[in-house]
Amino acid sequence: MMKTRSQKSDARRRLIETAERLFYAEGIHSVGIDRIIAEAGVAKMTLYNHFSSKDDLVVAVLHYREEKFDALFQKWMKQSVEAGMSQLEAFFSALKKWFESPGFRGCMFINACVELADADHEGSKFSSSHKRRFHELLKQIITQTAGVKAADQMTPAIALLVEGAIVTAVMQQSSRSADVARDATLALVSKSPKNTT
Amino acid sequence: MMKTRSQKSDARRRLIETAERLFYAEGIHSVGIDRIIAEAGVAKMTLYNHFSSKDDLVVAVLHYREEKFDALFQKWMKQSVEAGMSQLEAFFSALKKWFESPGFRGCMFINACVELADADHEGSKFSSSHKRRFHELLKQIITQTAGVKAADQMTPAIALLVEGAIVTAVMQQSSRSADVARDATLALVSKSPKNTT
DNA sequence: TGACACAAACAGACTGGTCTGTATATTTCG
DNA sequence: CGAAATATACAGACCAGTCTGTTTGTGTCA
Repeated sequence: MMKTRSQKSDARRRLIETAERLFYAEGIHSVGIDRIIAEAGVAKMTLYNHFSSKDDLVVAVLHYREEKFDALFQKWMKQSVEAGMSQLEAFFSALKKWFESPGFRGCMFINACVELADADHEGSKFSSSHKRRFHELLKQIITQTAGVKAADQMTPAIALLVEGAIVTAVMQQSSRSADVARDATLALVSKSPKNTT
Repeated sequence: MMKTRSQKSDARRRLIETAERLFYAEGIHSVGIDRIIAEAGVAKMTLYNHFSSKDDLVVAVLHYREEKFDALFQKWMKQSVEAGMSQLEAFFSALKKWFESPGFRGCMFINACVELADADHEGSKFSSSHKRRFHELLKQIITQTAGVKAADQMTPAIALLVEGAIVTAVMQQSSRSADVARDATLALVSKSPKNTT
């Protein structure tokens, strides 16, 4: 069964998971390498065998975060769809669940861009591309509710509502912004010239 | 007429202005005390005579930033109003001017909340209250275009559009989000049951 | 006007700690 | 053996904050 030392590096996985947890909760700059290796139970040289620098670890963490977040969000949406919601309603239901999840501290990719401060940093570039992918998912969901044409037209505005809801949830420590965004989105969609499938 | 050593501390003003510039451009954690005093041309003890700690300076910088930003935003809006725009159009015109201003790196108060990570930090609490004040200003502007009732009803959603536009301008390095937010706002307002004064 | 005292800012050394990253030598296990 | 992880020490830079002592400008009072 080969599992002794690890299949595909257990230490690397623990480093990324630990760093993701700490970076998200406390910020990238506030969390030092020593803290990460201590909580991951890994030697410092092991970290530097897997990652060339802290920046490199940051980028790996962001990749991992995207996978993890996408899976979680899809799971939440699926639950709401199975409870009878439309795709679009389910999206905002998942958003609200996210805002209310313990330790919620906003979008890690927005936070990374803010903290890294440098738009040329690999972490910033990946975060920027993540947002494009996230908005693409949103567009597909809107398409299912309002049709291709309306989705093309309305997705950018709805994306702003979603991003605004995330930031506002952090600033006001409240999940109400998810409801506000949902209601505004439904108002925009219902007003669309073509809201049939 | 008495200006020799300064009226009301020149050093303090220079410290706050320098710190504001550096914190906004590079982030709070990335900028050290030594850097600030060097660029402000001030002795370290002078800083600690005026501020009890770096955190204390951060809070003072945020207060200063609010005053400065409000004045600048009002100036931009006034220019657009004088060019014939409605208050609401002028708001989004000012937003776009802000996004396109050199060195734009998003909202300092959002950035502070993200960087400080601690919701109980004085800087986070002030940033949160700043957002409430900013949205109150927005509500007054909407009132002038759409009436009190519609403003009460729509301001939260429009505030999300605005916050989303700020974040998106940073992430995508583009000011287009200001136009998207303006168009969506006008769509929402025109759909309002009562859009007379 | 000239002497003096005071407050503010100055310069810079220093403490104790943290940071990222490296080097070395040892252990564990397939 | 050889690969991977370990523990530990270290380098060199930076961090916030303290302390000492000096300079400088200014208002007061004789």
